[in-house]
Amino acid sequence: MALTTPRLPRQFFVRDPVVLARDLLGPEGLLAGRIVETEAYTGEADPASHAFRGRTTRNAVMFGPAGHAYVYFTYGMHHCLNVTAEAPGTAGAVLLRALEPLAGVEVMRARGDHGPENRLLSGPGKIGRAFGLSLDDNGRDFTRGPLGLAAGAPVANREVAISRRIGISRAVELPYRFAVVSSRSVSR
DNA sequence: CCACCGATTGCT
DNA sequence: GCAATCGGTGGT
Repeated sequence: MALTTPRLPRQFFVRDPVVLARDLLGPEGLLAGRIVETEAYTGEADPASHAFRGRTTRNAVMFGPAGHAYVYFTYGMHHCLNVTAEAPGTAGAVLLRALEPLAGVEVMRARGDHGPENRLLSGPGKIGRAFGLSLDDNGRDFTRGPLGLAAGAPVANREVAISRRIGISRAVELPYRFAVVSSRSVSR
């Protein structure tokens, strides 16, 4: 699979379908998944965003150029992945919430999830575990491996459900969650 | 320095 | 419904 330049900026990957891939450059090989659920987070106008109170050590990548990985560590155990989506100086990112596995299923299972295949990547924390993400991945350029984005198969607008974001306590009314309705890999 | 807490998950 | 688990953040 060829890893290509992400289309920028400020896209929501469920609508402009994209595949996330990680090339481990070793015996483990390629891990990949089709993006089926995302959420948008912006900056000072979005109280639910990590960037709401301005630039800090943790969220600095959100203020950088588009097409980079913003990885954050939460609940003492989960690494979640965003794709930055704004020009430098403006905070904005797309949280990847669920993927359908496309490659590397056995490696993902070996990292501890023994559920059904279509549930291996059905949540932001599960993506982090299955892909082996860590804070070392924070700031990575998706156009310069090992993390990459590639064009996926088209999805009709009627197949995309728009709803409220999950797991937040502020700005809950904003319709910034995007999910492929027919996918069995969307989070719960 | 310290107390609080979270863009989650899985088990009861 | 709730515990696990810990680094970032903000207030003292």
